Amino acid sequence: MEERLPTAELLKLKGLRATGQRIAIYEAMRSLGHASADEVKQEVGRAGSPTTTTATVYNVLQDLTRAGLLQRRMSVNSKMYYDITVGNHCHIYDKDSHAITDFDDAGLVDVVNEYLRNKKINNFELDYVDIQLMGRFKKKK
Amino acid sequence: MEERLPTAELLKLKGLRATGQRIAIYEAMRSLGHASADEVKQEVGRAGSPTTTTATVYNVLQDLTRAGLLQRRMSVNSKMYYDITVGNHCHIYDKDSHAITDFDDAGLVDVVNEYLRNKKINNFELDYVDIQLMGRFKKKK
DNA sequence: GTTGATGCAAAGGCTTTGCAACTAA
DNA sequence: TTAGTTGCAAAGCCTTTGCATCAAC
Repeated sequence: MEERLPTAELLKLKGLRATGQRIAIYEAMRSLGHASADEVKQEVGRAGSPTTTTATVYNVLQDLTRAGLLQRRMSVNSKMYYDITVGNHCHIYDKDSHAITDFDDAGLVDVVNEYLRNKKINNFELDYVDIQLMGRFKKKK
Repeated sequence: MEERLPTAELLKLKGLRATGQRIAIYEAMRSLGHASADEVKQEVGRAGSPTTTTATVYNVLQDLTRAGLLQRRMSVNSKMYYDITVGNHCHIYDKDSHAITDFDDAGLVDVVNEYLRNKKINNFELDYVDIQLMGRFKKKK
């Protein structure tokens, strides 16, 4: 198991001031895994954290992304989603509910990276591969 | 090589009325490969096709997508992109320019599908896998 | 005390909608 | 003819911006 740095420390380590809002938002993201700005705002509200306006949510999400603590992704429903960064993992997108679920399968990521290792793409510097499984969850009847 | 159905026929085959705008937009997409609504509108304009308003571009793009002639995707820059559907292919996203390029490598898609074939995801009906290579093109100096 | 962050409200960009006018079949 | 499309303008949603106030270091 790994020691978890207090959020405030983590932020300072990344060169960010440890404000109440940033801590609250980072912790909301930790518990949500991935979420839209709106979902983050709600979660922060539920947690009884310092008041946090919409603009701040967006600002902070952006700051955390720049610091490498979050990753930004777009959903097919025209909204931005943020992910807590926990190494490579894939996503499952449910076309019906638009929900995004993690698909933690290191194997898949490995297979893809292995495949790409030898493929040099004409002067393209590959950062990471984004893999999304599109489909729908079968309704249980 | 394959015979190409006239666009008007293709549309009717899909149950869509063959209007000038739809034909123009589909053909713009054929020449662009993938593009945002705005890019489509410009291309249609350049081609000297019937006047086509923004709303129509969006409507038609949506119709064509529902008919299976296009696929919709989101870009990290908060814009929707449409792809001509030409079977499975992947995309390369350039973080600097936000440009999306096709990455036609059947092998990669195969590798992924092969890997997933035996992985049953708890009552998830997989439609297709969206693979995007994120990174940047090296500036030539 | 400084420098940077937050709140608020307003602006902005992209997409959708409503309805009347039009047109493919 | 008539059901389906388009044009136009307005509304909508999500995100960003500007500036005064406030807080972290």
